[in-house]
Amino acid sequence: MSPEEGERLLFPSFVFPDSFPADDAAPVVSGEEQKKAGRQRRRRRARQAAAGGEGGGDDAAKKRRLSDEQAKFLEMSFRKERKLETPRKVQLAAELGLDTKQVAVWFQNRRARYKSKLIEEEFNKLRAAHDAVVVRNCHLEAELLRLKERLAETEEEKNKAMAAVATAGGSSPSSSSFSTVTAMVGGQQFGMEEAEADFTYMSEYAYTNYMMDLAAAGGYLGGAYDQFS
DNA sequence: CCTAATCTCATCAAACACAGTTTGATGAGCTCATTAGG
Repeated sequence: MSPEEGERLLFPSFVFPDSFPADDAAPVVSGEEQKKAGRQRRRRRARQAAAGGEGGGDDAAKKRRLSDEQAKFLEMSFRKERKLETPRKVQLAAELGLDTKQVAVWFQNRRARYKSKLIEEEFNKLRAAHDAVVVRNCHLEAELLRLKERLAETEEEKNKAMAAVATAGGSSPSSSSFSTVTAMVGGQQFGMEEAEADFTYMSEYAYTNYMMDLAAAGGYLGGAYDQFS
């Protein structure tokens, strides 16, 4: 679309909608409806005039359909140039044996229909993009839910572990069947091997480090989330 | 400025092919369309 064309599009009649306040007594009819009714009246009058006039107007009123050749030629011209300069229009009309008016009308209609097709395509693209975003949003929400569940599980295991440490006290079960405390987040595993999981022998320093790892694992949730955005 | 030519937009109706779509044609434009030339 050329800049002038785009600019002209900014000036359809709806830019300045009817601003006259409706008469209180009159039924409330929108400006758009009034316009439409006016058009229909005019058309009816025109039709009646045509029908009531001399009978000789029949053939002239008949719609002349363009031949395939003519349509093809016009189509080719349209691909080259969306608008015709007057000399080109006259030339084209002469070549095709048509009125210049017919050529002009054909181009006007072609432009209008081309534009509405473009709008429709644009609409379909936007709708597809919108649908894709909705689907992705669903996936992200599901993923977020999973991550939250995993975090809750990890928290629970952490609490169990701490409780176990507290109850174990001084007595040292020599062979602990203590379950491994792990957190799988973002494909990384945080935790300790089964053999290392005996908290009885874990120094306070090691324990603190372990807890910090777990906390970091929680912090990684953000990173795991990011990969979907 | 004035005017003629031209544009977009909405709409109609014939044509085509069998109910709905395509397409040629028309009229309005409302703080009365815009643009270009005289």
